[in-house]
Amino acid sequence: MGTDFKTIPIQEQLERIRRGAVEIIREEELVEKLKRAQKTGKPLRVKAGFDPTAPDIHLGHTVLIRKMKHFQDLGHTAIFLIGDFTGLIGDPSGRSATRKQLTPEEVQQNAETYKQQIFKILDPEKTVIDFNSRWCMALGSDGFIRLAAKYTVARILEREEFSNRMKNQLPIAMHELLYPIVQGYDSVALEADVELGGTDQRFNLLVGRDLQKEYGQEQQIVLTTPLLEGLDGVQKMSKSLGNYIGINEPANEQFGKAMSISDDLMFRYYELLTDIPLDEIQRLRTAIAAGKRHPMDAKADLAASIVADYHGRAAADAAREEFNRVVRKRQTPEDVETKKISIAAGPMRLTRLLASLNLAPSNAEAQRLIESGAVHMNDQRITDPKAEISKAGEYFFKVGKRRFLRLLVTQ
RNA sequence: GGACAGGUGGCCGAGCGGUUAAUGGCAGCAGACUGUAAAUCUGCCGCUCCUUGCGGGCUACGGAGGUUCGAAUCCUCCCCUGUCCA
Repeated sequence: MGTDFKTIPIQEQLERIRRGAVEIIREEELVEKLKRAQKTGKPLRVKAGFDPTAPDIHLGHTVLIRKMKHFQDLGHTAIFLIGDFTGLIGDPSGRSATRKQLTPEEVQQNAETYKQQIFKILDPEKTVIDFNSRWCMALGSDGFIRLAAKYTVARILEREEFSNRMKNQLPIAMHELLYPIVQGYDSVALEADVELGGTDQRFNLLVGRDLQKEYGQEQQIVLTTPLLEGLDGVQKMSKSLGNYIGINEPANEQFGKAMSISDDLMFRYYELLTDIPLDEIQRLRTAIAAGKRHPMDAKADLAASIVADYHGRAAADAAREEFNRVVRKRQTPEDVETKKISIAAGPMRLTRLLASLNLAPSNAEAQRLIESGAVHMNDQRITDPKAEISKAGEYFFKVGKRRFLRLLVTQ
């Protein structure tokens, strides 16, 4: 006897599904689908599409993947769709122009990377992975035109991204107009019951509903999830903005980055990146406001929870200790990389050395770092930009707050 | 095909013959402080060389030429984007 959709009351399923969702279109239909599933024992087909070019999953993506997981935990079928065909177009958001086409090998490789990452959240046994090239390639150019005939230009141009670009006199390439239709067709091909996507995908997801109707299918439920704000707390988390925490990053890195978010953002992360009940989060918020709970501790709990999701509890605890040691107490980290270098050719400028050791991106930057007092050698602050290493021995470098290196210098 | 408006550093956006490596904002880095890599304040923020000097060289304002002692700024051609017309 499972604890799945066949036995869990509809109301409870709905509550779990609702958490963190921005919008459910339409909820009444979802209830109907859930009821039917319960009656027939047939799980709902829940689909979400992913870009094949960016297999580096970060916490922003996990908001959606966690939602898939919620469905999966209820016993429904999670379909992880890799948009290798739509990837040829590239979602027309932002300024991204044409994308480079991926070879089938690259797509396959990216898919493997995806699997390795999403299965940290999803159950591999219960997850269906599919590629939309499977049905899109089969469509053929004639089929493609027939598909395009099912939608009108006016409706496509309703999409905010397009109307904005029109207004701002920015280019819109023809193939970009096709993107929503192709993506929408995925829902037809998969006979999806539910499609998940970020709020930025709302339009595309709705096109899926429309097309399903065109093809005489029952329409899918559209559930949008919020776009998680990045570490800066303002812009959405994205790799290109560099304000992200990747799920493949080392535990210490994830912990530190999580600690760098603002106090306000912490609650948002609590809501979207943990399964802690909402009322409990509310209590936490109250306690902090009242000064009964220290914000830093609450943030550290959050950071630990995130790290534990991807590295396990023990690693999370270790990361917390490491953070306390390095950042709070300004002590040396547990493991410091060691490099060797020879000065047989004569004394070496510190600036040049820092740059060549990747402690600074360039000689000029190394000099700036020294001048701003960011460089410590053997616990001594170096302020002379002309400083040189002329003696063999072991040196310990600290650049800024978190770059450390042990250097063995030989003659 | 024609007319017009644009293309500036990671991004946005000034400058429209010379003190302009290029105002300002964002992002980034560092320092101080702290409760953390929060917040706040301050500084830095193309590369490179050395004799570290308000030093030298190189690269940079869509591309290629040209005018000029000197151009991101003027001219010519080309490429790209948009608007209107056909």
